Amino acid sequence: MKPAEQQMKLLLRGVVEVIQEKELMDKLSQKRPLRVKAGFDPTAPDLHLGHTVLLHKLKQFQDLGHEVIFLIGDFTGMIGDPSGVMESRKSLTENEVREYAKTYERQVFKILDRERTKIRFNSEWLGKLSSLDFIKLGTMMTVARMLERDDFQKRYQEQRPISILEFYYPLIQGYDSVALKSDVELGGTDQKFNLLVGRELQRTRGMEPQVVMTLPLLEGTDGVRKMSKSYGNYIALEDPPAEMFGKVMSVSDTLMLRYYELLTDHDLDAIRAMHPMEAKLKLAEELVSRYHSKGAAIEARRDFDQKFRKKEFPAQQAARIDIESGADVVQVLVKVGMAKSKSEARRLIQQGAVDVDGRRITDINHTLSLGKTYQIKVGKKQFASVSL
RNA sequence: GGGGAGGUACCCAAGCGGACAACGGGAACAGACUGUAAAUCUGUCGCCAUUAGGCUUCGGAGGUUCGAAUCCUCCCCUCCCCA
Repeated sequence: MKPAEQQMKLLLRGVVEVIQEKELMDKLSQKRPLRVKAGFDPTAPDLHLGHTVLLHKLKQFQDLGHEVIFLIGDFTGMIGDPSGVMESRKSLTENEVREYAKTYERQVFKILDRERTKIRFNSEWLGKLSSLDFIKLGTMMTVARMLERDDFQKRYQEQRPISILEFYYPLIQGYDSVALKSDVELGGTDQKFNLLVGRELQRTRGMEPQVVMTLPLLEGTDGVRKMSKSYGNYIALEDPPAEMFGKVMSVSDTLMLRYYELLTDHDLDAIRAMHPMEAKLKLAEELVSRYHSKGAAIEARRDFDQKFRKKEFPAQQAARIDIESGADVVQVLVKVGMAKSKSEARRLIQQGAVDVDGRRITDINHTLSLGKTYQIKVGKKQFASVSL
C-alpha cells in the first residue's frame, strides 16, 4: 500500500468535503484495507454520468487496495428517498430486486473492478430488525434535528407534505454503516445529512465513526439542476452511442467544462485553449468509448458529423409499413412513430419540420406513393427510411 | 376533536356560473440564428377534423342549471392553527 500521504492526495481530489480529514489520515495510516461504502437506490437502475462521479472515487479507493462495498438499498428503496418528489413507491419483490441488481452490475463494472467489489443489499440486515429495534432507532434523532435538513426545511416551509416514514430514512440508512462497519462512506453533497447520521449511530454503538466524503452533484444536461432521471436531464451509461454523443454535444460550453472537470482527468486549461466544438467532440468521443467502445465512439462521431454538420441522411434500414388507403404523410408520420398524433404530425408539417427525400413538405395533404421507399426527416434529430 | 386554506393540463400557477381547451411562467417540440452549441427571437404545445366544427379534460362520485373548472351534497387527499 502506498503511504497515507500519497493516498490522501489522490483521494481528496474533486471531493467537496471530508469529515474529518484527520480521521481519514489516521485510518489510512493503519495500513489496512478500509471498508468503503456507497449506497444506491434500486428504484433507478439506469445509472447515469451523475453516478459515475461517485463510482470513480470508489474506483480510486479500490485501486489503492481498499475494500469497496456497493450497497444496494433494496430495503430503503421501498421507503422512498426524501429528495423532494414524493411519490408512493411500490414495494419491490425479491425478483425485481434481483433484476435491478443485475442491471446495476452490468453498468457498475464498466468502472469498478468486479473482482474486488462486494455487492450487498441492506435488506440483509434491515429485514431482520424487529419492530422494537426500529422504534428504538427513533430515539436516536429529534424532530428539530431532522428539520435542520435543508430538504425537509424547505418542504416544511412550503407546506408540502413530509411523512414520518421519511424521517426514518436517514436512520435506517445510517444503520447500514453500523451493520457494515464501514470506515468511509461516500455520497453526493445532498446526502451529507444521512451520512452524518451513520457516524452518530456508529459512535453510539461504540464503533469508530466512519469518515464521510461528499462529492459534487453533476449538473444535468440543462446545466442547472442535478442530473437525475426524474428531471429527464441525464445521460445514461446505457444510452446508445449515438444518443450519448448527441446529448454531450448539445450541452452548453460552460457545462462541458464542468463535465471535463468532474468526469475526466484532463487539464482544464488545455481544454479551455481548444476550440469549444473540438473540445466537445473530444469529450463526447471519450465518454462514448468509455461506456461503449472505441469503435462505437468513432462511429458515433462520424454519424454525428454526417447527420448534423453535413446534414446528410444517415445510412439506415428501411422500416416497412403497411398502409391500407391513401398514404398521406400525416398518417405515415404517426405510423412510424415520428409524431404522437395526427394533430402533431400536421403541426410539424406546418412548421416546416418535415423533409421527404430532402425536400421540405409544407402541404399537410401531401401524399406518398405506395411501393416506394422514402427518406423522411422530422426536425433535426429524427430520421427514417420508410418503405410503403 | 375544533377552526381555517387548498387539490386545475408534463411541472408551477391563474380562473371562481356563459366570451374556457382554460391567463402567465417553466419544460418539451418546431423554425430562424449557430458550433445539432448555449443564449436569443418566433411559433406550436388535449384528441379528431383540410376548414367549419366536434369530442374528452379542471381530485372522485352524484346533483342544481338552458349552461359548471366555477354553485350544492357526499367521498378521497394535502397543508396551517388550536387541542
